[in-house]
Amino acid sequence: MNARSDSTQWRDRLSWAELEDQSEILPESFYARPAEEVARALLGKILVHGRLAGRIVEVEAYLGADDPAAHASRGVTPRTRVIFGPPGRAYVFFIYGMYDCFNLIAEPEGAPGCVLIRAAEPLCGISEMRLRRPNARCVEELASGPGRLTMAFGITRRDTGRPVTGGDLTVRSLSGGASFEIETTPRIGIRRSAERPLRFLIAGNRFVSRRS
DNA sequence: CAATAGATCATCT
DNA sequence: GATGATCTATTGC
Repeated sequence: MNARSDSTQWRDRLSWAELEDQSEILPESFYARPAEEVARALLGKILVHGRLAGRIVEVEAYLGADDPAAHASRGVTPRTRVIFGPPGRAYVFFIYGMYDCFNLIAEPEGAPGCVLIRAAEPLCGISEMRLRRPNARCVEELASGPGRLTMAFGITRRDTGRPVTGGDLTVRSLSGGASFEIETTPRIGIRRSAERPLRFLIAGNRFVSRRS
């Protein structure tokens, strides 16, 4: 029986009760440091929206004025205002006329910086994610990419500005996670500053996005 | 399997 | 008026 026809692959990896019991919401102070540091620290953490949960396996850091690839590099605009605001908030932007991309604000209030969440390993609520991602042919395809992830988790531009330190949308640390190595590469799909090593992923993980 | 075109719109020039 | 932190279907080898 191959992976595609094996229905057991669609089963949740973790029960909601177990997640509630063994995880803690990351506080605002977790995000109030350099974006690059926050990006690395977010790997292995759990993104939770409603009853959906997934382990973050791939991220990218976007900085400020000295990072032309970052939206915040040109200063405060209506769109980028939130990036200069308090840490631990969501920044969701719309791109290519079709997709939303989910970021977490880093750095203390007043300083720009954020982390793009590029991929997650689904843990809870997989059947609901599947409904939101009818094109996914296996669990690995549910949230392996920035656009895929927001579709699977039901995150939209309307979530911009929302704190992830409480309520419906949170990021948590789960106790007892296996250790892993962090792989560093250039960021994907950008033109300016394309060479900077600001993409971080869990080495060897099957749930990271494809292309480079 | 790899390459590429098309979809489609908010944001900034 | 051009561009872009993407995904998918289709084409071609």
